Amino acid sequence: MASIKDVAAEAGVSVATVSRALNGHPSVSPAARARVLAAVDTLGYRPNAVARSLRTDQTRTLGLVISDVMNPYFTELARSVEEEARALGYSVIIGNADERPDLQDHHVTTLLDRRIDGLLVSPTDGGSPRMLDAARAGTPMVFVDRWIPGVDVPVVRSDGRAAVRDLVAHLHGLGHRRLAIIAGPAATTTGRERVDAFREALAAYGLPLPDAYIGQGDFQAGSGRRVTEGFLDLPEPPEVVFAADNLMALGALDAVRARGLRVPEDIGLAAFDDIPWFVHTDPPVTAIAQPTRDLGRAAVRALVERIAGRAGESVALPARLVVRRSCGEPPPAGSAEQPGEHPAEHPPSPSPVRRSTP
Amino acid sequence: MASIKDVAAEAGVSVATVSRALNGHPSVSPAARARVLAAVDTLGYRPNAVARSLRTDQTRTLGLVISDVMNPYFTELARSVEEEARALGYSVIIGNADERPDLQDHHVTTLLDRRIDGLLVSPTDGGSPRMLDAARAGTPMVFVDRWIPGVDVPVVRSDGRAAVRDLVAHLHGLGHRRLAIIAGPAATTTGRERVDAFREALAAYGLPLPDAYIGQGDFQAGSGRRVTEGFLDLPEPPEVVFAADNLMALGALDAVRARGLRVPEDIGLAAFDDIPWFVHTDPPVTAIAQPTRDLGRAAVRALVERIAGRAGESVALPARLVVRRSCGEPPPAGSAEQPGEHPAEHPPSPSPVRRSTP
DNA sequence: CCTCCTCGTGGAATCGATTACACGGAGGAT
DNA sequence: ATCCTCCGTGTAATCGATTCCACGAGGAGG
Repeated sequence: MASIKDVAAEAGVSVATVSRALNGHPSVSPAARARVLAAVDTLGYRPNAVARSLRTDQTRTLGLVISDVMNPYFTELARSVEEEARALGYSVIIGNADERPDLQDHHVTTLLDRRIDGLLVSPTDGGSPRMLDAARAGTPMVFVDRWIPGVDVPVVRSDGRAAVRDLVAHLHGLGHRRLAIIAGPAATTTGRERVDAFREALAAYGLPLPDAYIGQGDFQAGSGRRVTEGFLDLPEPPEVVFAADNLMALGALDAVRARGLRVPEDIGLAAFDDIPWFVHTDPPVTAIAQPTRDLGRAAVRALVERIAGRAGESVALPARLVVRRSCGEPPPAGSAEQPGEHPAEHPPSPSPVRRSTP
Repeated sequence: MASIKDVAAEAGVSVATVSRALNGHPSVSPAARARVLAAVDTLGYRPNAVARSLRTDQTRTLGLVISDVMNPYFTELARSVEEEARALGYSVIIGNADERPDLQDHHVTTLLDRRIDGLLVSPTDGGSPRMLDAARAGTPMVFVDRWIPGVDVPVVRSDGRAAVRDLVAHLHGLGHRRLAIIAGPAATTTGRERVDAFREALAAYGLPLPDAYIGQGDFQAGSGRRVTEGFLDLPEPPEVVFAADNLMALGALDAVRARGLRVPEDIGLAAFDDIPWFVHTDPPVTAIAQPTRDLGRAAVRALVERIAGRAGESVALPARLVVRRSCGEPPPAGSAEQPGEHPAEHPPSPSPVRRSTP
């Protein structure tokens, strides 16, 4: 592979001139520039990014460590991150942690070894020493979706509180009173927050959230299945199960179906994270949709700010409820909502979206 | 960030000794090694992969350019590729081409600029000049899923011919005669091959594949929708639509539902590529499953062989039919299959898998 | 006791770029 | 005519590793 020396020789100039010509430096004569460009063309020369990175101490690469690639939410996030990064002249290296702290650590380490310019992380746990060290040492870093309390790093996430309130209002309006949740791992902020939001929303309606109705999941389909089986075995099973992510909802659907039961007739189902497939499941699943694209974009922008040495602000974008059929038939469109159904303290957020088929 | 010089100073040895100690070179005294290790520890030193790559001319990184990250088939492929690569001591940089040749070219270029050790590509088209040049120039390269005829590069893919025959047998057995296909882009091998296999299988039953029953898609949901609408507008619409990938099947489902029609009562649907969600759609979708994990593994192994300077063999693993309900109710398990249903020339391959819920 | 290996170590070249600094020549000002 | 400035260019240092080569010390063999 041709190097800058070969180009210099071919063009009959020094390597310095080649470098300057290629980087748009002003003081290069038009003649020299033309000869360099010609030489580049005949040799098919492409600058060696490795050498350049060594010298300039920047790789124009961002690292993204996500919790689980097989989760459509995260793949959409990854996609939008890559898109925005590309627009800003960066490449992205994705590391998939598969919800495993050891894998997360592995990726953070290799990414740091590669001297990426900045790191986007959706932490699976409290954070490995290596990650915390990097954050303290000043490596530009931004948390996406999930974060680690007490670490001074901007957080880009979506706020689901209002949407969860809307969901509970919706369920309550449908007459459901025994509501259960499949929680995410307590080590993650999203795992905890969604339970808290749910409990809070229930409290507003005077509904309890007994421990038996809090199932411990790990954001994977298998745990959704197991927890749901547990719920169904209860003497008094819940009327609706709210899964804290889409994969666990899928598992719940499995479990219900395996018992020969039907959604929503026998038990209702709702999920955090909306994904295209939820429109086509049997039945279509009521879900809380995050503004994934915007999240990815905002995260990259915040990170690039940090790389430039500026602050980089935390962002929390609101999620919104998308009502489908998995919790029971919603009242036909146009029919009046029963007044008094919502407690005065918590008026529903403006117009939860109502979608059927796209 | 501490460099090898800092470690050398701290340990009171030369950089050469540090390098040797860290790379397990035999001729380093135990005492020196211990001092180096201690210095590494106190400084939190990690070797700079960029500098190392420049010197050794290898990055221990593989590039993977896939056609579309949002397609679950490709994300599973990416995952298994990363897994196998990690086991072999490589990192993977994923580039998402989004079925766009220009994006594919962009990623191939940046990957090559980064001097990755090898490239895994699932080409969206006939191949950009840059990619073909790289292949000719001897960059270790392997095609996955799709390939480019006439280029001397190993291909790792799955062979769907037998499964497509099984599918047609299944449809024919259900009494369907008017079968249509939503094809992938003609620029891709998978786009062409699946149509050919389908046509061939139909021919074995004396069934035609009129041009009106071949819809041109692009492996994205939108095209599946459009093509299906076209089919439904036909004076004599097909009884079953076979989508050449899972996204187009999703689009077809949309289109059918938008007309207020039902699957399989009004029209049947089958898809190439099986994905977890097909179990949960309404109805569950009959699909042809590829051994995605094995494909990813085989591809990485072939590529690593090439990097080592060896041949690296092409692989074609068989896909298999998974029957669900989207083409009509399969005969109840245990009931005799109607003899004479299958033409003698093409006995069905051994036992297509029959699955309901996992 | 001298010579020759072997072993551990350090010095320095090297990979391919960027960039500070020096230098020569042209042109303008005095 | 002389001097200064500015422009285009080249030389060489540098980034952080790896690795060839040389060197000194110590041990073995004659």
